[in-house]
Amino acid sequence: MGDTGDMGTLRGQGDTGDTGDTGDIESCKLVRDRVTGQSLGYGFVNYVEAGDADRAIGALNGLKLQTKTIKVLWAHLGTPGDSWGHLGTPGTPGGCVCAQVCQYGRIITSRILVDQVTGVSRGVGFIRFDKRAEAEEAVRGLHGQKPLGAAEPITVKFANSPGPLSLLPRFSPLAIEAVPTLAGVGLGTPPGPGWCIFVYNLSPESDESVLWQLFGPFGAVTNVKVIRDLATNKCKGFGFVTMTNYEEAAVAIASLNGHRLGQRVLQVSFKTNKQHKP
DNA sequence: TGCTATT
Repeated sequence: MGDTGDMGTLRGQGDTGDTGDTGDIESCKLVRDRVTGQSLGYGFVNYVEAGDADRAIGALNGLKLQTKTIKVLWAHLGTPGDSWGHLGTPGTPGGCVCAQVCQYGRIITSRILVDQVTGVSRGVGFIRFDKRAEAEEAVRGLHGQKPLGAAEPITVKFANSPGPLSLLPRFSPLAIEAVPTLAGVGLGTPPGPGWCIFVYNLSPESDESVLWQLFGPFGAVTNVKVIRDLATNKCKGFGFVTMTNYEEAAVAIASLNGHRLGQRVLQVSFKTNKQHKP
């Protein structure tokens, strides 16, 4: 364990466990606007060991995340009115901003439903747009499309009329629903512990952190790897990401494929076995 | 148009 290594982005779900390699995290919390649910651009991470928190500050303060530079410091040292850097893109973390969905309008929140017991994605997600017209456009544009690797087209429609527990009366909720059998049939069980995703067109300077940043918001990421040239140690232009849940992987692929990163346009798909090609 | 030589 020599250098800093890579960090996943702060997860907004208050989940415990290892979201990075700077030490054991007891809890973390993303602070959101009470009304809109949108990230206010800062959050808190509780480490089990104070020394780990110290190391995290040293490793992460000033870190560039995509277009932002984050500030990391002891909570009690933060001054009110201090200008915080924004954590990631508006709407993340805690929900994914999907390039493919994004083009239809401003996304307020998004989430993927997960079985509480098994942790397996239920194949259903919700995206809330700022304007109803944007949601309508998204339904028109995305319904019936088949994400890469999916056996069946996805269903995209307005969410069912809210039940008694509805928290979202003000906006235009949009449901993206995968066919229930998606994970179980056709593609079968993952080839190994998770789904391996191939990412092409990374810049030579890319490192693992960019992959964590890109894929982390979509769900459980267990591994990322940037393939480098042994001689130059520069990225060869591609890498791999392993995600636990099929639907989250499929949404990540559908969203990030064609995503512009700097001057490049990413190509993202499930990994294929490159062996026998016609 | 590219799919993993570090566990």
